[in-house]
Amino acid sequence: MTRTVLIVDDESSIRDMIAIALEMADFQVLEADNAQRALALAVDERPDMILLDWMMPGISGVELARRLKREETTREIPVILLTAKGEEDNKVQGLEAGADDYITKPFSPRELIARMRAVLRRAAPASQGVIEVDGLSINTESQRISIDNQPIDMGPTEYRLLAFFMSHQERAYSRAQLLDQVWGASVYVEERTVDVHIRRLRKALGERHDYLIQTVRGTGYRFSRQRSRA
Amino acid sequence: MTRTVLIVDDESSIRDMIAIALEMADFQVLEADNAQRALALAVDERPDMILLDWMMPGISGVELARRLKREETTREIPVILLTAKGEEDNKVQGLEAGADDYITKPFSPRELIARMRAVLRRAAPASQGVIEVDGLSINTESQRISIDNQPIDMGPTEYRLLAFFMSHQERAYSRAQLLDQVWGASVYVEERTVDVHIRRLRKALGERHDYLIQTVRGTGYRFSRQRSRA
DNA sequence: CAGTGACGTGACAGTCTCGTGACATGCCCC
DNA sequence: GGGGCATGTCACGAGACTGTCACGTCACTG
Repeated sequence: MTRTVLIVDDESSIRDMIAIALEMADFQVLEADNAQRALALAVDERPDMILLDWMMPGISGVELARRLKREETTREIPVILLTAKGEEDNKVQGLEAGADDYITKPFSPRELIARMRAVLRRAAPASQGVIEVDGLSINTESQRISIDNQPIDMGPTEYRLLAFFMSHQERAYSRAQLLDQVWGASVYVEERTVDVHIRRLRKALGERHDYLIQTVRGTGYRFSRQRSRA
Repeated sequence: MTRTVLIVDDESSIRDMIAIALEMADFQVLEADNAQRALALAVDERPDMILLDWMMPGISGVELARRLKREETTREIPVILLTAKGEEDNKVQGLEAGADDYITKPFSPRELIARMRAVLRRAAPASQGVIEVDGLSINTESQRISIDNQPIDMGPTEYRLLAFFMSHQERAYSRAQLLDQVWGASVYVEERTVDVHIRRLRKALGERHDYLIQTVRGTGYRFSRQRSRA
């Protein structure tokens, strides 16, 4: 699954450099040049991880980290702090603020990505293992979907689509976003293709559960246990 | 059976790298960045194996190895020393200190895992006993497979493949993972070779049991007693 | 209430994956 | 040296998936 990363740094050159590296590693990238915008994006887009510059005019990285950890909706998102080289104090402060790791500039893309993966893995238990909604459960280890413990079959794409939805419930996604997240950022297919796979997924879920995949007219789709309308 | 490994190194980047590799190989990973913590974790968590950096500030790896071998509770835990490139003395000292093997940096993940397996195999008297699923049973002591107490034949590779699957049920593995786990990390063969052995294994199991070896399209294979789809 | 745009759906051809039989090689034991 | 066994590759074919299209249906607008 493609992960979304929010990069927060006031220098655009650094943001761009990181963004390029991450995109090559098949991450989806969001950028913010200040804490305000970062906070908004974090709440709005729910990235899988945030890279945060330590030193920024206005609200500093640490302060932002602290706020992120206070917000209900962003608390679970892992944060990596980017700091100028080696003041030990930084580490302490940063980790106290709730950052999950920190890395000192200059760093190589490889190192950054290695750290990110490590952090994501640690954070994974949230999305790993089993998610269950109304008898429908997905087990990411066995890569299997079951309804009332009865395994059901679907194609790989439908599986990934459902996996994405179940770990991002209650939020509407556009076709373009779904293509990025489920198909991968570097694939080009028609947006309507999403519709077809949605259709296949609904069919696989059966009448009792297809209500979970909801159409958001004019926008895209959403996974939600709340039936809309009576 | 998942094994727990304690990684002791003062550089977090190296720990992370190793941790990633080991987790992909389905090890459970513990980390310590100094000897003190390592000792505590070793006593506390009783890992199945310890990877120890030779050079560390404070108490060195060798010294730690020595202490581990003195402690009653940690004596049996195999230790592999990680050393910088090739001073012969290290080897001697290390082995004298009680290390079970040593490996020089830089090393590939595959190499490391191969060594670890070798050490674990030596250390662990083929225990484990018997696993049984739907009349199919494997006895790791006698290295025998039987169906309803009728011994059945298969090649050594099929045996190892089945043994691996039966101790890691309900989880999907890629061909690459299976090659690492069953063939060994330092062997290079085509991924499709796995398919052929899966085929042979299924054949050996016969129609009544070949459903246990399931294809996960686009990914690899899985051992599960749950049949898909009704 | 007709018009317009968005979405649902069935069909289809191309592509990719996996199952399978055949085969060459290497090894061990007679 | 000659079987016999185990293994790794290959090539081929069946079947599973996928992306598009075309057309029908439905929701909203004015």
